[in-house]
Amino acid sequence: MGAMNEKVYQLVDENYGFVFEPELVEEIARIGNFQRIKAGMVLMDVGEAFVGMPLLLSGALKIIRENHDGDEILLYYLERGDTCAMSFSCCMGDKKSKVRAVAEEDSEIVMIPVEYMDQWLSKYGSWKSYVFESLQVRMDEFIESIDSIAFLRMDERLLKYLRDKARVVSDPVLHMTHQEIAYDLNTSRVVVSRLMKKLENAGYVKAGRNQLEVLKL
DNA sequence: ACATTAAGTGATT
DNA sequence: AATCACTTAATGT
Repeated sequence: MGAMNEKVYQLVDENYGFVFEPELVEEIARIGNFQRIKAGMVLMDVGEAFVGMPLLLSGALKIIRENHDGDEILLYYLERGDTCAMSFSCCMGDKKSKVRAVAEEDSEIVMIPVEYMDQWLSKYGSWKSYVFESLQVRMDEFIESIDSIAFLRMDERLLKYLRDKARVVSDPVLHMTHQEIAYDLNTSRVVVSRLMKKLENAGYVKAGRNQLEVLKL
């Protein structure tokens, strides 16, 4: 095993060693496609065919839904140990992605080719459990996203967004503009600015230009 | 000093 | 909550 594979093996073992049996960890490290993704890079875009299933080793990806008019809205984040359930259903059905995946920060993933995703289901019990559990967790995330969009007022959505964001980058200080936040929430910058002012007055955040700190996590 | 970009605000729908 | 129109503030050249 080369130096590169050894490193990938360690990463996989660190993040998935407690979920997968040793043989599977070894196989993932051997056949998986290790990739480093720079922050902001688009890993998958709407309409693209899936090549495999990404397992997050470090960093975070944000999953965005985009409609035909180019309006977009943040669905949820993928963090280490997570995988994209969407990719599973899509790969199995040979469908195209309905979402966009963008690296929220510098991330490392290992991509599992389609062929293996299928054959491992019968070969490894831990793989099967993991896939089904991921599907379930992601389904819960979906419901949460829908609740957030449908039932929460914009100010609550904003606060939830800021807290989620602070969590995935593991830093209460966020470097972003009101406009960028507005894109993720599919609202206008003016609305974000107004609500941000309210949150600031209520002591939830401390805001500055291009920067804000989430105070009550 | 000037241009550009981010953020704040009143008024209207 | 969205949009417009405008102001103010911060930052880059």
